[in-house]
Amino acid sequence: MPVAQPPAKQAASAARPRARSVASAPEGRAMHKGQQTKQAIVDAAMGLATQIGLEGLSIGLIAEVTHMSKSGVFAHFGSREELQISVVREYFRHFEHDVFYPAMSEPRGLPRLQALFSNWMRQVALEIQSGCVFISGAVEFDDRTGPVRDALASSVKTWLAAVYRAVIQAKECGHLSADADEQQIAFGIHGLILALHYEARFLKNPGSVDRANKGFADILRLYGASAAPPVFTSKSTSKSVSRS
Amino acid sequence: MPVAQPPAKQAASAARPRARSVASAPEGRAMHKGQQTKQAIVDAAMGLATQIGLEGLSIGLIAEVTHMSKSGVFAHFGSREELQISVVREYFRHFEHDVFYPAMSEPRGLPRLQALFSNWMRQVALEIQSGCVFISGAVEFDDRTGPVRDALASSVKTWLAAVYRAVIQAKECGHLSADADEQQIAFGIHGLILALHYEARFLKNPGSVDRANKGFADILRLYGASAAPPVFTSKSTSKSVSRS
DNA sequence: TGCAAAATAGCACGACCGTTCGTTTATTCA
DNA sequence: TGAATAAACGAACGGTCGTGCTATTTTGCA
Repeated sequence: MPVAQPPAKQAASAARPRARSVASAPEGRAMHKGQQTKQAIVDAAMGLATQIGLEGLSIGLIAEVTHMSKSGVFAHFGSREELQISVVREYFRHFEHDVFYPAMSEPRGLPRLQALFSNWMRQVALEIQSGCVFISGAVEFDDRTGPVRDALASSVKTWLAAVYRAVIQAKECGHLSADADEQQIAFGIHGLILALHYEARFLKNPGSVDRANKGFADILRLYGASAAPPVFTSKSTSKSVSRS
Repeated sequence: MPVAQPPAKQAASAARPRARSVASAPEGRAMHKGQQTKQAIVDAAMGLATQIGLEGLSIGLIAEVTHMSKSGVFAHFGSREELQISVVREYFRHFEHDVFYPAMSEPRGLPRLQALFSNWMRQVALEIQSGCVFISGAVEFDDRTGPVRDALASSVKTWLAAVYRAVIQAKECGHLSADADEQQIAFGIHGLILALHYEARFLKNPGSVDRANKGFADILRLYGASAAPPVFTSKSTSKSVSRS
């Protein structure tokens, strides 16, 4: 009977003592109850997945968190795999929103690349407490086949391709030296993020964030056009410049 | 009734049709039957763990692989956790044997550091098909507590400390520039390995090995003493020089 | 307001999990 | 060789898992 409540999603709904009959939520227009609940389930599942991994997700656990029955949760997806895929897609949407799009408002070239890295790092740094689905998922599904792995790999590849594109553009803009290997640079950046995640989250080494930043600066030092001094901003502050 | 047979360990034992009474194994002197079997179980479990992770290990699966009963396997460890810990320790021993010790016969400084990286990379490259327990384990246990996590973190830290020490020695030998940050270099190397594992094993990107190599060369280019040209050997070939 | 449709609950299933226990077989050593 | 011990088995337990089913409740619309 209850409207399943997402852990922290729609601001005021957390303490609501189980609204009867009319949900009286004016923002849910044209979104039927089922879709609301499904979204709430996916949100809750994503929160769990960042902590315990996609494989750690169980219908019973999600049902507990959302205050629903197992079968009620299950009915929205039809299978556990479909639920996992939904979580992957949702995670990707969040990732796009928090990491990719903000950087796109920076001008092509080094500023945009720096913003991508900076946002990515900020995301992973936040996830030191919670975990990153793209990283844990890669380990969980690296020698498996099936639709979940496909969804995960597709998301990751889309994101890495965006980074790669930003490197190419930076080179085209003359912000990186003409003989720089774009794939090499993207590989190096990826490694810095992974090392940050590993050393900060698993080993709890302090200073990992600084080292990741320093590593990025080193890459620019190696491959940057000598004319452009690598000014690094640890937060993407100004969105002044027009996107292209 | 059977002697549990490891998957590929003692060369000729694979096809043996269940030796009766006397095992007639002349090399097992002073190693009682139970210890032999336990070792065989750990070997099999380690092989499984590299593929499906420490959390993927189940007593039933191991029993199947070793042609034993669940309770027979269980009795050797007393708990699943103890079995996982045994696997971690065994993996560490193998890692030491294949990666660490061979590099120790190289002279201090850059040669040894290069050998460490080269052996490490070779190990991970081999594990592209099978997986690395230090990497998958880090993801599986990164927000958990308990003895398995402790054993894993301890092993990893021991290994990373060895790399760190090699960097320091390279600096002391004058093979790295005096103002090089040792922790930064170790962090960068770790990132290269992680990116290799991620991109080669999960994404199946070709060329990852070359990029990891190039990344290491870049680190030496940045932090190496300018006098020493970074000669990189993709295999640790010569063990000519005396260890120190 | 009433009624069809959608959403959720409840229950049961088969499978696998780690673990326990009593029994049986194999090994070791006097 | 025979007795003491170690090793392995087989069955079972309580638990959780994903997944079907059938009721029941809630929702949305005429």
